[in-house]
Amino acid sequence: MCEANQNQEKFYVTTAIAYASRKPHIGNTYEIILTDAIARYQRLIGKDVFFLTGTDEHGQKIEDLAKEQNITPKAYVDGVAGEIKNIWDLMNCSYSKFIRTTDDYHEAVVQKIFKKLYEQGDIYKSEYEGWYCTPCESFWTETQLKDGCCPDCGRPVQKTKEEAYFFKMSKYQDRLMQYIEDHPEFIQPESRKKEMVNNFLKPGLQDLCVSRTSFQWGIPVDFDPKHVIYVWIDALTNYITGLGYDPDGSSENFKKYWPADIHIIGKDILRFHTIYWPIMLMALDLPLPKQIFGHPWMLFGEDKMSKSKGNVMYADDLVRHFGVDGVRYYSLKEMPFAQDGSITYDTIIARYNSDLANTLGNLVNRTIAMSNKYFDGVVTPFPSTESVDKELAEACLQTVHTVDELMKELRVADALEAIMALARRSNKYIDETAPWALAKEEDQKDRLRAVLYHLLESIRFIGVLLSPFLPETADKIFAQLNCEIRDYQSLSEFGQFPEGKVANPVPLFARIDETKKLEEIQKEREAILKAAEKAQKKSEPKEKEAVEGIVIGIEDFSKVELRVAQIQSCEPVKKSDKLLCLQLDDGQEGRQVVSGIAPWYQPADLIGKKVVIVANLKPAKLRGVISNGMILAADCPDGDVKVIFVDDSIPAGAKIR
RNA sequence: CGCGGGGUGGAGCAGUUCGGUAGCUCGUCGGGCUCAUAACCCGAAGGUCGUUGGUUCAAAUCCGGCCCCCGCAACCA
Repeated sequence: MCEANQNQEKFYVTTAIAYASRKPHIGNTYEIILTDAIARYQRLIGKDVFFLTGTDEHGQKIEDLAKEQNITPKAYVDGVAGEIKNIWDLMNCSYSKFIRTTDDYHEAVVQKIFKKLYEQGDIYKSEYEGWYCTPCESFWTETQLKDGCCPDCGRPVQKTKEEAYFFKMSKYQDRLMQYIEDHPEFIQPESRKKEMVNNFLKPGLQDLCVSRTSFQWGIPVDFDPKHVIYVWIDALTNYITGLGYDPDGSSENFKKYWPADIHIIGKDILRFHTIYWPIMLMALDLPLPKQIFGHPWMLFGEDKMSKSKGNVMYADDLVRHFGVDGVRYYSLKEMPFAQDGSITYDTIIARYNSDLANTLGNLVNRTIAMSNKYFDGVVTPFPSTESVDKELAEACLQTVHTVDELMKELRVADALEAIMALARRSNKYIDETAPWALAKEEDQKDRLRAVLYHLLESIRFIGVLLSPFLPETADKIFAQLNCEIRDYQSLSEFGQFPEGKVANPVPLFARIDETKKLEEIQKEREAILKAAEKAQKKSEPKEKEAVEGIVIGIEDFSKVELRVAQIQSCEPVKKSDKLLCLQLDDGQEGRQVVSGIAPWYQPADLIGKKVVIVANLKPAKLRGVISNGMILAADCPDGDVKVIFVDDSIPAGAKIR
């Protein structure tokens, strides 16, 4: 990056660090694309930018995943972190630094921070004293219990103690409240602020448990190595350790860039960044970040992307089909500011064709082609004379201003739209001036030269403005313009395109044949699914061992009383979206069972059917409704759940053994 | 009454803070042009702004009730 002159304003921007449990999908990748656009824009307008991203690599989940693969956690995260970095690089992300929470310097500083907070009394050792419900594997406080039993399942609980370290959140609560009130821009978008304040701050903060003894894969508390530092202090602090923070004396880099100008994160982790993180900074006596933007999610159609739904899209696959800038464009242009957006193959193709190929690509192509055709590519500067010229020049200058205003408010999609509007305005200019008609008349040569000059200059504006969003395309545009003037200053006045000669026209984006492309993608996905199935089959035996590793004797099985029962009636449980309440004929006095199958079955589909029930299960209260037993159902690999229906010839009440 | 967001022409969104001609992109239809990637430009059709009451000279916008969707929380015996 450029050597900062003394007056150059700094800009420190971060993404959340990606959890290194598995390869990120396009929804995860969206965050880094968005942040990169913002970082590049700030750099374009002259700021000294530091852009930090990286990976969060500790925790139980990773420990478990590594165990499954029989490798060390470190080996596991090395693999995934590499994959993540490759995708970030593929997407052309211009981060200044990629931090990993397993980096030595990070681990060392996190330990120091923990110790410092402990020594100054913000962290204290205590016991997580509570009531443990073994089947639910959860702790409950005295007040959470219902009638002295587990509020979840209604069964008795055991008093348990576990040693843990706690952070005194409540101590800083009022200061944080005040800060949020005094800084209306702190939490973006505005609507999320209410959520945080109402849900978490107003009810009062509980002290936060910041260590764990239940797993090993984490940064140890150096003065009490039985504990590892839990995610909060480990992960959030990357924003300062990445710059060189050290309680014993921070680096120049840190002093220069902290506080962050903006943390860009997913809306799901807003709470950690707007509450826990600021409080940790207060405890460390550091200034708070200026702004936190919780961006929305990119959904696949209507659904959340998830592996189990089989609708995951990966950035690298999309890049193969639509190019880096095709993917960047879609991500930046189609995501609303505060609401979740969606991505489908149809929409990405539509966007690509209409905006990139037709509007932008064709504009550049026809202009460069005409320049070559009529003047052998020679560019001659001409001032604006006619009113159409002035209008175009005005539109260019106005767009620079508009984009700037919008980017200040992080309205990235709208900023891109403004640039596309300039491309449309330029296409219109071609129609208004009809260069092909001018070319037919010898005495219009100068006018024609002026028209093409205006077009080339307008394309140059577009190229510069586009460079933070579509860096590769911007480079291609400048290569064709054969022009080096692409700094932001050159947009302060229309007509900076120097004398020269443009290159030959090369289409920027080839139009996509929608039907063909969709077929191609379909085939590819089928192949991937098949491969995944195969892989799963291979690994299945292992899994079975793990899940069903316990061998039981016949005496264990005989404890379970299975019976056939017929469903008499069925209705949804109020205020729940998964539970159905079934009245069963069990051949005895009848019974009521609550089952979590509402997502897969309509009550009407079930009435009259015969099912298998566990008849001697201890009764439980679910959502306030008593359930006497459970019905058996199969978990299918695609996430579907199928109830085991039995032959109608078996009478209700029949015992199964 | 757990917390919050949303319901605007076929699709996706803006407009709601500070009431006053309902805007943009895509799609559809008609026309124009031929420099260009069957691209580009112009025009048109299409919306009682979820519903229902109220305030007002005037409501997408303000107030009340209701319906639906989506997150979080709770819940898959």
